[in-house]
Amino acid sequence: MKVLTKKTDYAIRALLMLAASNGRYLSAKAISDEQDIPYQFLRGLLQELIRLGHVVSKEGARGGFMISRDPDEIRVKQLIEAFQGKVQVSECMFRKQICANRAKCVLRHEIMRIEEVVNNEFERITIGSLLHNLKRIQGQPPA
Amino acid sequence: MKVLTKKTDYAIRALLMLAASNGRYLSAKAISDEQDIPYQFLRGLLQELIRLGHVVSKEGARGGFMISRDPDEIRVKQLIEAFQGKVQVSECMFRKQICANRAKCVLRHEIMRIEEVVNNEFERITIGSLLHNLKRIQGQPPA
DNA sequence: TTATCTGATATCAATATAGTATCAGTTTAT
DNA sequence: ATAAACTGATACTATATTGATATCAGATAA
Repeated sequence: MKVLTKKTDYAIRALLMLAASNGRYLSAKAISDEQDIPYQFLRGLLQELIRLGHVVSKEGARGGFMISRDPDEIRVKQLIEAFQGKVQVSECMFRKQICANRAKCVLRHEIMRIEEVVNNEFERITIGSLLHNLKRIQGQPPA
Repeated sequence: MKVLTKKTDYAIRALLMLAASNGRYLSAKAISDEQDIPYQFLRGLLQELIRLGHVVSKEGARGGFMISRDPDEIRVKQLIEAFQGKVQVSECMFRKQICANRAKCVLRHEIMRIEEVVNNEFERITIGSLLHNLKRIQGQPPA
């Protein structure tokens, strides 16, 4: 079970960098170089972030991307759901009728609880809170 | 993010059925029919459960599979790890050096906490505990 | 008027997941 | 002894997801 795909991971790192660049446009190239994210992959990702309303862009030379939303209101949960879909038990759970199978139903009950905890945690974590932590450790030697 | 793949789901259901059949061998066919699991897929799965030591088999007519371990000691966490790999942040986390990237490191810290919670929960849930719940609700109308 | 950018697509490769098919060999029951 | 009911072991296929690359058009700044 992989909690974050590379895409989500890239998105978080790109947003953190954008959130930290107060008011300046950053080019995809700059983000790609700094965060070591494949350039064309990042381009597509940034387009998605625009569609999600987290980012705006400016075309042409000296153009680039800027964060367009309070970092405290960009939740990791939103990003996971956008790029990986909702946290769910197993794919059929919400399509087939619930409890078609007794055993599955028993398991479901337990897992729903775990899902809720995970969702609450990811809802709590925002780009803003991550940035805060990042600034807090800045200046310390790498672990 | 999908918590359980079909394979893990099938494994849990098959083991629950085996755990409930005190001392009798159940054929792959019987399990397949009852739990609605594709027959050949289940065959392979049962072989894996043998290799994992959860199940033993008997060949020939009237043969089949029997659980070979106390259901309370078969943890859902084990099954998830066997069929889906360890719960992890992102695939590179434990391969590349930790904190090669500051931002990732900040995120990692948060996610490690979540992972721990999830792991503890899945460690707590066993085939035995699920079976117990299953028996408790048996007789009640389907939800 | 060229270099530096984004917008929009199209394509591709690798991997994981889910499912199917087949043949050999074992055991039970008749 | 032999047919039916089983498992052991593989090989194969289909599909979806993930990750990555390439290309062309158009906007903007110096």
